[in-house]
Amino acid sequence: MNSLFKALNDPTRRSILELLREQPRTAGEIAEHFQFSKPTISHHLDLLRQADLVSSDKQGQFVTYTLNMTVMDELLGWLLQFKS
Amino acid sequence: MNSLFKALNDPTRRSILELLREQPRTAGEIAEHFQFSKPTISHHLDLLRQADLVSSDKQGQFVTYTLNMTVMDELLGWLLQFKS
DNA sequence: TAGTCATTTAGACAAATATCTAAATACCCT
DNA sequence: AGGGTATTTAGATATTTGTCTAAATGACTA
Repeated sequence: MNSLFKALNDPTRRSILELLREQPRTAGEIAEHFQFSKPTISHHLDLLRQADLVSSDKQGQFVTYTLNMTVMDELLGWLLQFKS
Repeated sequence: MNSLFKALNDPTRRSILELLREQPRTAGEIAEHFQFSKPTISHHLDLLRQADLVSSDKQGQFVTYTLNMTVMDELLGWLLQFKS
């Protein structure tokens, strides 16, 4: 739960999740959408992976990142505890 | 949205929310549940208030904190955007 | 009015975080 | 093998964060 909230506590990382909502993308494609350096984006992707919010798959030189919804469901459960 | 995720990104603050889920409590009652100093808890309560996750009401010397669900609903909406 | 209690404010400090540049790694192609 | 491309790792730095103690504020009570 800690790594999840930590990962979500950054606007760039939340934007990345919204990008991946549409479709999987490579690290480079993701980086193109932001003004930060590639190492910075790589670091954000690492935190998202640590939180299990995304998974990564290496194909040749490219690394494709995919949104992983299962952890979001956990957050949803935590939230719903307040709705009663 | 920033202040919301920021507020949620701390286990103590999330515990405070869970405490308040049961019933409103004064700052002192909340502080009793933790090992941190009262100023530290006061600071956490301040961040929760900034995120509009709680509201505070001063009655005499006591300040009662109450959970505020409306912002949680906003988070819920953000989450549900991924479920489709 | 003085003393006490509840809470917050102020200021300090160590740890965590977001960012960068430079370098390393890994893969592809000729 | 060598050069180019994609990505990550390493290391540095400024900012933010969580915590503390000491002091201030505000309210009750004798």
